[in-house]
Amino acid sequence: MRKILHRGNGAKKQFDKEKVLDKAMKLFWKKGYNATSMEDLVSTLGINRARMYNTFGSKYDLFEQSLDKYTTTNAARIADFLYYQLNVRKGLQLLFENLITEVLSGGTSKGCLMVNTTTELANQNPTLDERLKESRLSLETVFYNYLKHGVDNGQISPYKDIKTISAYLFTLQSGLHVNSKINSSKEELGKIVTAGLSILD
Amino acid sequence: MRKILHRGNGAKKQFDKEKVLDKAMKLFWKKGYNATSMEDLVSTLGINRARMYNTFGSKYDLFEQSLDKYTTTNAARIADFLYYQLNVRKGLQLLFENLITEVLSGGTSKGCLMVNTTTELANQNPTLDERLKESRLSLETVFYNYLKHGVDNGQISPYKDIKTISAYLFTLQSGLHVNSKINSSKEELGKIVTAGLSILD
DNA sequence: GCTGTATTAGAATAATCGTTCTAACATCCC
DNA sequence: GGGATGTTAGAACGATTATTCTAATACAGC
Repeated sequence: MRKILHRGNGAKKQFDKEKVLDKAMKLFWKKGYNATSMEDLVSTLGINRARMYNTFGSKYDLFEQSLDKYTTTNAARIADFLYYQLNVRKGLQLLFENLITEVLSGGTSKGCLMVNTTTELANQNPTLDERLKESRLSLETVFYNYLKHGVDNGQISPYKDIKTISAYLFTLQSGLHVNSKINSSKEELGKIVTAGLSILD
Repeated sequence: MRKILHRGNGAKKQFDKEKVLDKAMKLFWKKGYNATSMEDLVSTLGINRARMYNTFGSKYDLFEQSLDKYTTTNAARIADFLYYQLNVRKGLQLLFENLITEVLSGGTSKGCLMVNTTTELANQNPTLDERLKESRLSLETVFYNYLKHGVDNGQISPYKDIKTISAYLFTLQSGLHVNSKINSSKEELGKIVTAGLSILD
């Protein structure tokens, strides 16, 4: 019996593509697209230069794949977290507080790769713009579904415009990520979250 | 009688430094620090390369001066605008709506130079971090004074924590600037503003 | 017209950029 | 061992980067 066959029958390491992509993502996240050089990537990813180009294409291609991984993982994780939070207001409060804690851990904040990418690269490449827009909508939808759930079980007033509120929550989240880079007080940021979520009352 | 003397008595054009700095600011604002090359600057500023270095120092020096000009002008303009808005809620609503209109005019949004700089360059250079923090505090103070004015004349409840609200307004503003780059619907952004300002009620 | 300064266009420099190429080595299946 | 593929380190490439330098020109006051 062959093992996997039809391609690659004489290989060595067969490195873990996902792990490497993860490292790339974290580097782009930390430094931004333009400030990350191929030299940086080569020395960080742990694979050879040629391997990088063969596997991921150009620097920009690698960046797009990193961004995809980030946005997909991110939206899924948020949806997952909220799924287990039965109280909508508390759930959102916890979500944003966790976001702050995470982003502040490890000394300095990297913010959010999607926010960073938006401010650095939006309106330059239609394909990327489309991706960013989709990511935004996908996150807004997560918020919307959660709010809808809150309306359905009476936790949120049915008179609230939850479509707008979900867009607002995305905006608030973006602002918090920016703010976390120049305001490292967890307490202050926490108060901002509480204030920002009071629109649900 | 000499004219200005003690330096430069045999000159030609004596170019307008402020105008040139303004052009540099706009270019950095549009493209970001790393993506703006000296070549770009030379062809945009309308002055010679050597002149640029003599007058402003390095590329980074020029950037810092551009950022200073931006933040100073920005805070002053906002304070000035609010000064004439007697109704606090309406004043803030108008301020944010104007911000959106401005930022969306001219096709694609440049966002906010301070927000863009924060996501691109924060936590890399202590001096710059200090500047960014100061700019944030200066803007928050503008909001605070305006809110205080609202509390004093009974437009805002004295039970509101206006210190936190001013930090929140800064966060909201940052988020709107990010959002404006990937959501060009003036209507949607306007609704977000209305929702975001409802915390004042 | 001379002197001193402001200003210019553009060459020169050294470093770094993203990308491709080369040559060697490792590992698997036959 | 032979052959194919995966992987490597690092040289090589041409383009671009930020910065400095050179040589020439423009104009003010004397």
